[in-house]
Amino acid sequence: MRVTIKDVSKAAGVSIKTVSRVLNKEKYVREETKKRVDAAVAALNFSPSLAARTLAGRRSFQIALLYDNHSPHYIHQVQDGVWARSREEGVRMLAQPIDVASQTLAAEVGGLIDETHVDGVILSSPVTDAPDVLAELERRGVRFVRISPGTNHALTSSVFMDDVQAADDMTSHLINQGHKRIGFVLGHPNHMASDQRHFGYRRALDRAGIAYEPALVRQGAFDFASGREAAEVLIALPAPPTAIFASNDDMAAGVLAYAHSLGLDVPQDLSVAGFDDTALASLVWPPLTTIRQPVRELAYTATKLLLRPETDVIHQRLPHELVIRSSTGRPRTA
Amino acid sequence: MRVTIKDVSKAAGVSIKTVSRVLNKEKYVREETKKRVDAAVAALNFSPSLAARTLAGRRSFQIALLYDNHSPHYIHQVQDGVWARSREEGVRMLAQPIDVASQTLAAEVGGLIDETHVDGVILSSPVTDAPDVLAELERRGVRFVRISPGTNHALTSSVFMDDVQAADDMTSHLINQGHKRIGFVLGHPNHMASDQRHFGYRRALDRAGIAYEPALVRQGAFDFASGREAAEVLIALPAPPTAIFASNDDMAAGVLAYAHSLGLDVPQDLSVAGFDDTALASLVWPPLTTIRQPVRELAYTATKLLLRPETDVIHQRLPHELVIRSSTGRPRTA
DNA sequence: TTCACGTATGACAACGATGTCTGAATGCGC
DNA sequence: GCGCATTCAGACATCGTTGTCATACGTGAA
Repeated sequence: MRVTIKDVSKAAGVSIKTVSRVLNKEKYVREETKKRVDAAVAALNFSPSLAARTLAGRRSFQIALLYDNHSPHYIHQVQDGVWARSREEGVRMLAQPIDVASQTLAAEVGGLIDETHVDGVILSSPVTDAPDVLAELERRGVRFVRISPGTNHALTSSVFMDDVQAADDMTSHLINQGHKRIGFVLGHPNHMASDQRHFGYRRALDRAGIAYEPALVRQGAFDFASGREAAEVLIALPAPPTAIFASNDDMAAGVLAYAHSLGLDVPQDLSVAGFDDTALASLVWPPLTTIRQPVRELAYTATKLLLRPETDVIHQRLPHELVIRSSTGRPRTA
Repeated sequence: MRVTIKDVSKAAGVSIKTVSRVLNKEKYVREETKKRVDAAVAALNFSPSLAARTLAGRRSFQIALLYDNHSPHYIHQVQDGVWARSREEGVRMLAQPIDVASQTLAAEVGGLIDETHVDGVILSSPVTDAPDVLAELERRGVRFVRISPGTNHALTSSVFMDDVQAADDMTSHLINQGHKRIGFVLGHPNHMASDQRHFGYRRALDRAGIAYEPALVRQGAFDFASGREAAEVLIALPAPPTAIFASNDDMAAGVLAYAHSLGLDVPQDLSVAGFDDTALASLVWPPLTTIRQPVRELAYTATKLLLRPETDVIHQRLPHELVIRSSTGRPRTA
């Protein structure tokens, strides 16, 4: 039936323990013995049973990726990054969607860990900030790394980008183009990044000596519809903005759609900026000026941190990128 | 340390085998005994080790989902559907991206199966049509179900939608609006659905008595850029089409972008139709008339078929939906 | 020559469940 | 009141690896 370590040991003429040593790259195996074992493994097409390794050993060769529904595009990049590093490390990734609003959150995560014996966990936003999950993982002493956490938590490693600086960069870009009245669409209130982007917007205005005007700032919810609604209100102002900076691309697409429906020319009549550089950003017309989050790299790096042998806590910042496309330009009046 | 079945058996005052019986819903356990066991499980917060169950039993409580990079949105829906059904069945999903062009495809899939002992596999397009994968799965006697396969394969179950009929529906919709010159952008040549959609387009024209004109049909590759390029050529024709039907939404977005860049009004100067109803379809301006593929339902149904006890082969068709939005309308000339 | 030590290998128990088999209790018909 | 089928529970082996411990060999120092 199944090819087992025993078959390999027989074929190579050594004990199963020696095969195990080769498999796990342990010391104290003669080079020549190792070669014989490797040859037998290849000849028999042997893949060790994860279940048996997990049961007998201290490692499960599996990590879990916990996420709640962001955009498919975001999740996809996160999965891609985690998966790429996992593969390099010879570890399997268990992608696990969970609902951060669930009552039984801790129990679910605990169950997952008990069932699978995972070696570690990657938390992607907003699971990064679910206190129940963090507490459960700590209680069990499971290693984990957080991607773009909203809350501070010095005890575990994390990777992130600088949302404040990125929003500052974008706002400064608009100011440099000659915009003085810049509308801003806030992100979803539950999301920490929303505050940070808002703060970056204010900081850039301050530095440029432009007064912060609450009327130019509208609440949004990270979705298309809320962007469109915010645009309606902003454009209807007695002194409307010449540019609107939305906290993510979906909302920027909403702004764009509303502008088009009024027959406004983008960017001449209105500049529009987004955030995230999702696929959408290059698929709308005109393509969006936006901030590229290094999502895949964040995920890759997080996984690298999780699986390295050292256990010190690292907080690593990865660089973002201001992507200038044609949805922003000099205002007509300037 | 870890709570095991032994702890549960002690707490409930029965043998471990009896606990196992309750866990696996076997017959021959008195109701009262079952209750005691359930109570102990709950009290101790016990989750059985998947590794141990896999090793000892005939099932692994895991299935694999194999996919190659389609759009993130598509993958997301597939994962979502498979995951939902898996959860209901108490089974874990292993999402596994693979490269259908890889030389070592069969070995990779074989390794996955050996390592994880999966109970079954879900194949999503285009992995559905990788001969190496199909052969390897069959050689090992692993059950699998295919989602939207391109090739016929009567030996295993599959779920799919009717691409021919859907393209026919869309084309007929345009014809009914008064369009007589309808451009068509083909999908990627490697993809079976491309042919089927093309065929549906022709069938609808035939039925309406409109001659098929090769000049109105351009090759595409399912991406934004190819849609845009196709639009350039089609619109430059001496007698340009009044509507363009692209084989997927990404390409339709490309058509839309090019039309905008010429200052054309959509749908007055040009109607644009897509296929798939991805998130994109409602995020561009104007929102796209398109075909909604029941992707999530296909995935859910495939998983249901995979995990049911019967082993007969079923080929199940799920209904699509023509989603009419504002990117299509009566032609100006009509 | 002996001893200690680093290297290389193997025997055996253990991980935490399920499968198989055996045996006891229960209910039923006669 | 007895035998027999039915219903339940437990003992024990087993799955395929790794962890622990024992052992054998070769080498250099005392």
